[in-house]
Amino acid sequence: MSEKERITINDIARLAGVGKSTVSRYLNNGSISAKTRAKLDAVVKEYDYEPNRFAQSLKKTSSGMIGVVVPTFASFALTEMMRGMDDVNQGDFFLTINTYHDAKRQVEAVKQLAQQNVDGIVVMTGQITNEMTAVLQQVSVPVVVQGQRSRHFETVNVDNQHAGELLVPLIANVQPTDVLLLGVDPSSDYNVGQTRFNAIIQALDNNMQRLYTTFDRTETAEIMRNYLATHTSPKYIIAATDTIALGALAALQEQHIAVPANTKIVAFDNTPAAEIVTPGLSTVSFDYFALGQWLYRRLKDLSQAEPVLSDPLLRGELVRRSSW
Amino acid sequence: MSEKERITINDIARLAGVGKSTVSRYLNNGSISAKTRAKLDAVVKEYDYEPNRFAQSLKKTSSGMIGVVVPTFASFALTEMMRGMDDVNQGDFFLTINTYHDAKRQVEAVKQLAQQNVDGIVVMTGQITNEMTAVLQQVSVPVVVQGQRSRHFETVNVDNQHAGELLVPLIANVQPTDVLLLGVDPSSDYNVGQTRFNAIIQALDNNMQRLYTTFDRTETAEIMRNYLATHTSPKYIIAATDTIALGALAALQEQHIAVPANTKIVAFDNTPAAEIVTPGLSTVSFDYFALGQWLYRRLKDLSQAEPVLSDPLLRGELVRRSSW
DNA sequence: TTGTAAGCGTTATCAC
DNA sequence: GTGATAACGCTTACAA
Repeated sequence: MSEKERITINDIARLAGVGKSTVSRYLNNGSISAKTRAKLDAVVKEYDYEPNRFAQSLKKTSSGMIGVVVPTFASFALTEMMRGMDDVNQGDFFLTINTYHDAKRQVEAVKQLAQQNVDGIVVMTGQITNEMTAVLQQVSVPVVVQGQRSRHFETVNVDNQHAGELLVPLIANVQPTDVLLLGVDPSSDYNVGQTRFNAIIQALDNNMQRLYTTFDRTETAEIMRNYLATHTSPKYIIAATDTIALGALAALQEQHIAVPANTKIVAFDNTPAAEIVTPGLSTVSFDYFALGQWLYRRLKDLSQAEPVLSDPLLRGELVRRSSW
Repeated sequence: MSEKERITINDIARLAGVGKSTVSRYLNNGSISAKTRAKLDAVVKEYDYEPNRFAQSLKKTSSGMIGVVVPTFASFALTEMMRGMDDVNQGDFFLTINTYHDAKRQVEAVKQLAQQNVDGIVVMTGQITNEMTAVLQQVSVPVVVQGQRSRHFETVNVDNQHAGELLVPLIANVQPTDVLLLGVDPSSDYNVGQTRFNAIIQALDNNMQRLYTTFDRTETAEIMRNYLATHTSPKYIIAATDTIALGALAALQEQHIAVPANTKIVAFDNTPAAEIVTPGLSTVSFDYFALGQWLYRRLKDLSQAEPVLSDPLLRGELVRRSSW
């Protein structure tokens, strides 16, 4: 490992024959004579100089680093949102913490990030505990939350209520008891576990069946297997996510229950897997890439002006394939 | 947004009635009297104090931040490796930069990170340009590269050569010209585009067909569609990744070419999609979670002792499903 | 074991 | 327009 020394603002100042505060002004768009600017242009370029953000953050109010708290990386929605954020990123570094769906770790992550000099924090999670709400309100940097609506802090979300409404026509003439709702416990993710189902539950007068699963496909398959051992196969399944639907589908196919002939399935998210699986999965598509763009832009807005609490919602659309 | 002030080491010192260097020693496991320790335990706990890593890194040699350069988030291998790194993480923050498979951005990312006070950099990429090699050797912090072997820097990889050998028995009595190799251009990822095929190419005396694709499923499907328009369907397809295989499969099924009856397919990676698709995809499975653990541990080792250039390889195993 | 003082790389203040 | 100088929050001699 060669010992190339890190180059500092002092080096640049010395090499250009100017004071270091002049270099700082140069870097921060202060007023500079054309001559000095030219000299600095050359030196900075030659030595590939980049200011150290850690040092900058000590004195500056901004550090160019944004904390991102995610519940998992292994999710289409998540990676698309990250891509969206990257797409509109104006040179910030992302300090990403994966909490693996653990509420305690989420709180810790936010606390830790807040103590560093990050310019803001993006929290992706459907799981907002009371402790989390309290912490989010104490934090002194801008925060935007995705995955859960709230009056207490800034949020950006897909319109889960509307997404559920998109499915209501499908169940217009259906016997409510023939429908099985498959989703996570609302207490672990209210938006996904409940909001997506609101309109459906109402349309069915709450007479459908309901089964709680996890976000994991394999675990969901096991839960569905157990269900099928003691129940007749449902005619209609509405799953809170594609991944959950895929787990259910696996269990059904093991029992040679034909989809959609015997059981129809529809879900939410439109992940790539929905296109790959046989039969193709009908599902509500959300533009998570755009949502990621919103997230980043909203966070940057918050740093500029005085925050006005907002809660934009991004609408999805139903993609019909063969499963329903 | 409430204006809770960030709490500093000075506050803690004042509140505990000690000097700030004493607090520093306390935090860094220096010698402290039992009495002082007790006092600080209380104060630190009460105020939830966490030292600011940005400030720490200025004077300290370490910052508790590790740079991670990734080519994409939307990859099973990637997310598993991240999970592995998290699993053995000893309290470091990950500064993650997504380069979207862009060689230029990769170089920039490494340069930028090196200029910050990160304790080390993990680079995940199959694409090592000459410029990248040069930059990696100049960097003054430990670097571990995954995705490409090299004599010039530290690497950790799956054993792609061996993985290819695992497939040789499958093609023992096969007409070489009946085989189609589907993978990315070796110049964009030598490991995946070439090394995985080495043993197979040799076994077939280089008489098989070969087609270059991208890492994208949809794009690969299009490429395969074009191929099928001008060629008879191959009897055997060996794809460099599951995603590529899935793209090919889509094109085959559009043409009603039965798999495995008419065309057998095998691939590498064992992503969840390989299990979901019909027919189930036979593929070489790698323990990317373990690889992630290796990556992190190796990086930490490098910070400790004098580096001895190493290049460990993790072996995969063939998972037979229905596609071959 | 403790505190004082210097300094890490940067920006903000303020004379020049 | 420029360059000393004092912070920022922390660690590390060094002296007590």
